[in-house]
Amino acid sequence: MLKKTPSGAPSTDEEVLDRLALDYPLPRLILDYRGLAKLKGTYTDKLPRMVDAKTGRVHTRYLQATAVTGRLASSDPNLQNIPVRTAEGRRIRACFVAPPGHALVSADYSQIELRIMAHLSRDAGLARAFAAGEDIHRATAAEVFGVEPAAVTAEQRRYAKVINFGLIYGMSAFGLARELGIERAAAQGFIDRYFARYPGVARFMEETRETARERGYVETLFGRRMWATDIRSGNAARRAGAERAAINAPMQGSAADLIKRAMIALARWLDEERLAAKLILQVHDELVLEVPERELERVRGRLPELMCGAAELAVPLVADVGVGANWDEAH
DNA sequence: TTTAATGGCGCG
DNA sequence: AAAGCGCGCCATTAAA
Repeated sequence: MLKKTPSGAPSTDEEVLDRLALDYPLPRLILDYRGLAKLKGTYTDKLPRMVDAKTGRVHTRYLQATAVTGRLASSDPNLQNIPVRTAEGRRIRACFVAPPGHALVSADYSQIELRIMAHLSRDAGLARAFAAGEDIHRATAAEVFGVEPAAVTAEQRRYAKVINFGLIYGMSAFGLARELGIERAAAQGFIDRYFARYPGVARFMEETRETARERGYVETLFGRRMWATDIRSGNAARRAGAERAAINAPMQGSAADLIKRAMIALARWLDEERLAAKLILQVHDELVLEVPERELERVRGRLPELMCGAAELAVPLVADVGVGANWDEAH
């Protein structure tokens, strides 16, 4: 048995079956089946049944007071988890199409949570890398491995990417080791080197833990509070979980604030300019609009500017924009 | 038929 | 003792 579920039963999740697939043929078949069954059961079978008879469209609900970090949540159906990571999944995404005479325009923030971390921590090295427009995972790899950015290998960049994401989530050396398939001591070494190179980030992490412990809450960029329940729990595991949530909350929560400001700015602009383009989806760091052909160039130009102008941070904001006949093409 | 718990997995 | 944040929804199982 490689892993247990919270209730103590043997786990058969993807991580476990992936490892078993190295020694046996069956686990891979189960994983393939599960992947296809997920797509069929959640999307292919369900979404066509949810088309509204009046409009001929699928309409999601956006829950504004559900996620503790201030994100929106989408339900009935959830349109914030439409597949994108596999070729089969993207065929489902491609089913979201613009009407005749229109196109879909999608814009998403680049590395928004890491940029917010750079802003909140005021770390000089991280801010410099973003200001220079560097590939942030490559830049991190160069720092951690002590080589020139141009000399970073694909594996070193992959390691740095896992480290960068792990930081946002409060990952430990244990988790990093498991994710990278390396010894825990080696993982701890990478973390130590990261914090030595980005001392502002180390300070920010520690200050966030202290703030959560002393005040019982942490705040976003715009002062919205998120309560850190369990932060003083006598149960060490609960306390550690609360600390990870408190580390993540300012970044995820500030990103949520930013895109909401962008949505408000967008609504005002569309109104002022008398444009027929419509905002139809928000997916945490992405906005999707349905745009008449004649408005395409204006929207494509202005949308990323509005998103990047949602706040003045210590680092530049970047939004990538795409256009297409369907959501997969636009993404 | 509905509700709840569980394990799992789609997304950012 | 656990080990990576935030969601919603699926199938399965058991019980109301």
